[in-house]
Amino acid sequence: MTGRQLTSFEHILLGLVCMSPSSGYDLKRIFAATPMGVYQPSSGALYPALRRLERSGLVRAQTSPGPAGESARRRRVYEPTQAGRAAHVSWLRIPVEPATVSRDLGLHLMRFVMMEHRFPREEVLKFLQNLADALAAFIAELERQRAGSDLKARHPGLALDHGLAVSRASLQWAEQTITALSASSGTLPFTL
Amino acid sequence: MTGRQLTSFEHILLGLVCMSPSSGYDLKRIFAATPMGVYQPSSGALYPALRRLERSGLVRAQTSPGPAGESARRRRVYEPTQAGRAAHVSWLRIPVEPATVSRDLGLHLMRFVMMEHRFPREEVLKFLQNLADALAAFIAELERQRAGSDLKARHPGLALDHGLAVSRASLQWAEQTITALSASSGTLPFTL
DNA sequence: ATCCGCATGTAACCCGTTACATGATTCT
DNA sequence: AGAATCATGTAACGGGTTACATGCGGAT
Repeated sequence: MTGRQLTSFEHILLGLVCMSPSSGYDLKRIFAATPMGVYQPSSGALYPALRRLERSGLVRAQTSPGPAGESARRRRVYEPTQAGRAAHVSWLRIPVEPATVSRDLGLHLMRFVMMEHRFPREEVLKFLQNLADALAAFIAELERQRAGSDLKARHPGLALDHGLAVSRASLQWAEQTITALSASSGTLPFTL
Repeated sequence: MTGRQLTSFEHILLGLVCMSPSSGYDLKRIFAATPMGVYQPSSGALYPALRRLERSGLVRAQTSPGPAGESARRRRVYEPTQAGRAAHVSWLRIPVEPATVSRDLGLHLMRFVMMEHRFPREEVLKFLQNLADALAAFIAELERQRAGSDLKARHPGLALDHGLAVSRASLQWAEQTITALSASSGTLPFTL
């Protein structure tokens, strides 16, 4: 169908376009303004990636229906196709792998954000539980490594402690968020 | 002199070679075995990188002085040159940038590990304080963003809370490590 | 009239991944 | 002898960074 599988960057772009149709420049500003501004995509990465998504049939572009009362400035506004929305939802549903949960934490957080208003609360909670389980497994693995390490050098052990500390913080966040979302009035407003 | 500046990967390889002369295969095993095994360099990345370091005059290779009583197997054992050691120490001394501290945390941790037995305790403590300050600034920036965010959507705010939680854990680790290293008998054995 | 911001794009370069190739040595 | 491991390397491919190019629109 769509050919090869997408890169993380392409998945994120597709997700942003699914959240609201945007031009390349819009996406640039989104990256600059939002908390994920740690990564600033260059033009040489952004525009070719959008073209790839277009060639794959996941997004389509409409030329220059300006943002508001703007006159016809040359801009390509991308919006998802049916296949694009399907691919995006499939990406959101990919389970969290314990082996790579640490490396991909940023990706998972981004997926969590994009699940809002698209997935029912139940499925979001399932995702968070999956994330929490993967983090717990990763933490157990780190603890196993710390136990079996020689104490000749201190710094490696201390660095391992750092990994443990931040992983435990992530796990705690996941558990707290599960509680918070469970308690919130989602589909049951004012049911006591 | 050495030409262009090194990539992070090359700096790490150089640091490992500075810690103990190693062949490419040795380095592969180090990546596989140690806690930094989250990243597994491929042959196509590892060997060219070592060649680049060699061409830059930062490391030199000796052919096949086997690890112990091994017979002459074809292996290229790399060791740092004077310029290599200097470049490595310069890399260890690069200050922590608050703007990129989150993205580069892994690098900083690796630098911390490689400082052991090379830097006096005083300088390690200075590095950790620099790291803590940068983390504090980053946390303040996140808090500022959270305060100025609209509450229409919950998930972005929750994702921001995750960033705050892990950053605070990092900061706490840095402070605790400062305390632990300060209290330890470093250059003053049995003074009291 | 000019400069700045909007908006998209291209080309050279570098580097990592994947996959394959090669040969020597040790194990069974 | 054959298989697995040690050990190094290369080629195709993809994609990101940097830097440059281009043109339009609004502001001074």
